[in-house]
Amino acid sequence: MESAEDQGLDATPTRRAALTVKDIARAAEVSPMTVSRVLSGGKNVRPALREHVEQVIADLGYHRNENARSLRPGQRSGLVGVLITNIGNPYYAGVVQGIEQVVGATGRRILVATTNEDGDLERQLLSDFLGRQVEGLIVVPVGQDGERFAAARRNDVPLVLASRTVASVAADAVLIDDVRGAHEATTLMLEAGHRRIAFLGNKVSVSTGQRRLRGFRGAFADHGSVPDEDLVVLGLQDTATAETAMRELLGTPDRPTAVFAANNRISIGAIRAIAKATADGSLETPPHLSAFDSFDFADMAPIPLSVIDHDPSELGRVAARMLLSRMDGSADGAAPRLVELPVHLVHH
Amino acid sequence: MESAEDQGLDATPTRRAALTVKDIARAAEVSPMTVSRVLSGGKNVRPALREHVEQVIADLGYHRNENARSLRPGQRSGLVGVLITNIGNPYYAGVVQGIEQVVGATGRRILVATTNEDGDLERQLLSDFLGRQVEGLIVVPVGQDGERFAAARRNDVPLVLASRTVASVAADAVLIDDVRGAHEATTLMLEAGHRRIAFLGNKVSVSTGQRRLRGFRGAFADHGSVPDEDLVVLGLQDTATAETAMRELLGTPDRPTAVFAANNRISIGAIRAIAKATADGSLETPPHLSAFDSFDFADMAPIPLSVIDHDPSELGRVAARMLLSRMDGSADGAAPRLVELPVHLVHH
DNA sequence: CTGTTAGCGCCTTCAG
DNA sequence: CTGAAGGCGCTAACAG
Repeated sequence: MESAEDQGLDATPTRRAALTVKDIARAAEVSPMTVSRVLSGGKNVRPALREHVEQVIADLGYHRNENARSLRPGQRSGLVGVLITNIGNPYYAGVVQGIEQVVGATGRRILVATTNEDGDLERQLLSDFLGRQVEGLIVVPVGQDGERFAAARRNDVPLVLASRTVASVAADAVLIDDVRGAHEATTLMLEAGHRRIAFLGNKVSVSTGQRRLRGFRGAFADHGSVPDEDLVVLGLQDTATAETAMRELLGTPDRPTAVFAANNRISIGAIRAIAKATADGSLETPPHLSAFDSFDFADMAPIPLSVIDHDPSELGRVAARMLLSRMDGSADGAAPRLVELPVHLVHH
Repeated sequence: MESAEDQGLDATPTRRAALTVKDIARAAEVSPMTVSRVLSGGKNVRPALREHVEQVIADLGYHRNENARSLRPGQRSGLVGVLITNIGNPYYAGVVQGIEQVVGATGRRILVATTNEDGDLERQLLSDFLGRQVEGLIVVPVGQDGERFAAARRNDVPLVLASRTVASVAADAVLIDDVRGAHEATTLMLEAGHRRIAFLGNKVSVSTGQRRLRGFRGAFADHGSVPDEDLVVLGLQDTATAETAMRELLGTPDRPTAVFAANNRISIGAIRAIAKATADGSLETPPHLSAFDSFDFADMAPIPLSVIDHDPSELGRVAARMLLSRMDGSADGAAPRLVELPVHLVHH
């Protein structure tokens, strides 16, 4: 093979070492300490000198190493870890947006990772975040295994659960008022005369799924009846599985006259199935759909639709504010807080 | 006020100092170096000792401080900076998802921030990221001011532009094949006999907007005609402004028979306007719409629709791979690369 | 196989 | 107002 001598003296890819305070000090002919002072606001530095140093910093393009800085005792890392099940989901993207907005305004930055609904990965990423000295964590938890959060608790890193809870973890949490939303929407369908109401739900290990199902059943109970269990479908993962489930329900002789879809992915799948069945003539009157979570175009859906709407970025903002209050000590000693954000029923 | 003595000895919020290798070393009755070796895989450590140390680490819930670790020369921070104009936009959420997938697989994590289309904020965040020692940057740039990236270049931090370019910046870039996509969609409309075709575009300072407009005009030129400039509307920001613009176009006596919408937000606004006009009877035959970018439910839109579809997460993955190739030196010395990802025309 | 020394970039403490 | 010393957590390089 060719010699490596043209590429430099060592085998590792040539990468200029980052500038340090020393480099600036040398170039500005001052001590590193003076540079440090300038970086921290220039207090106690002769104005002329300060400007000179600032000029050198700008000329050389120096940036203070925040990692080294945060090494000193008492210094914060300025990092918040955000663990989401799937950023590709527009709903969680909104949550992240809200978190970033509030956290970013404090000058802190967010580390974002996706668990992909994988519990082992969640544990691993939490550990990674702790190693990176995050000051706090906002997590959309994968399942119900509270053990995964033990490390964070032991390290005194504040934790806020977002959108879902974990029964065994006593931490601040921000949820949507799932139970009420599902209850209200279901009640409206019952009052409209529907009795055969299907429930299309996701995995029961997800707390939102449980809570929405509870609201659904609660509405029936309060109405003095019970749902037809044959119409309760759980474990749906995405639009495709939801569409299949809906199609199968529509194919039964005693098809539902109304449907409750437990989240936006499920709603979209259900609407596809209903619209297709209507289009190919196999279905005359489409069932009424009540859909948890909104989505682009909910207002133009081709079937009668009630949406249980709520604002994901607001959820993110609230979660971030709760976290910050733990980080700055202003909520010290307070018991775990649970916020349930309101939902809005919208009829299209 | 009550005395603070119950809360600890100092005024700052009580926060246990993080565990260090020394703590583990003391507890395991070994030297810090042995702990370090165990943390790095346990090479050259007596198996029994290694297990003992690992046990102590697990018992105490210790996590190696990655920031301190990366302080040593030659060590990487394991951080990649991602700057997005708006994570709330499902399209960019998909891009972030793709980036995270590829970057995360290398054990690195992403710092994510939103520029909100603000150039000053972009500069500030880039500087912040450099201070946090990111190994690389993936940026959806705000405008055309290449100066903002000078600091990154000077610090030898690899940069990949995603989704948009900046003319004055010679960096790797991943774009959608905007020109071709717009050209093809427009050509189809022309071939279908449409002549009065409106163009609903975003800000021209955004390179995608320029490129899509170029494809639109190019298709007319190749067809031997020119678009009606009265039907070219630029500067649309969101669904609301797009809906207004579309409504106004529909209100003109010589309304367009077809519409090109330059992105998904604009498409949704346009569809709303068209659907409303159809519903209230003020419009008999809706114009054909060609929409750049897809969105939930494009397949169920209430009007004739062609979508110029492409995969945001693929764009993210490609951008991340390009960045990694610069970071690990495998693309050392290569000229800036431009990848244009294919689009797919889909008719609904 | 294990331990000691030294220094990464920065800033608090203390001298001047 | 400015500078020198020391140490944050970690790990190469070098003893032993």
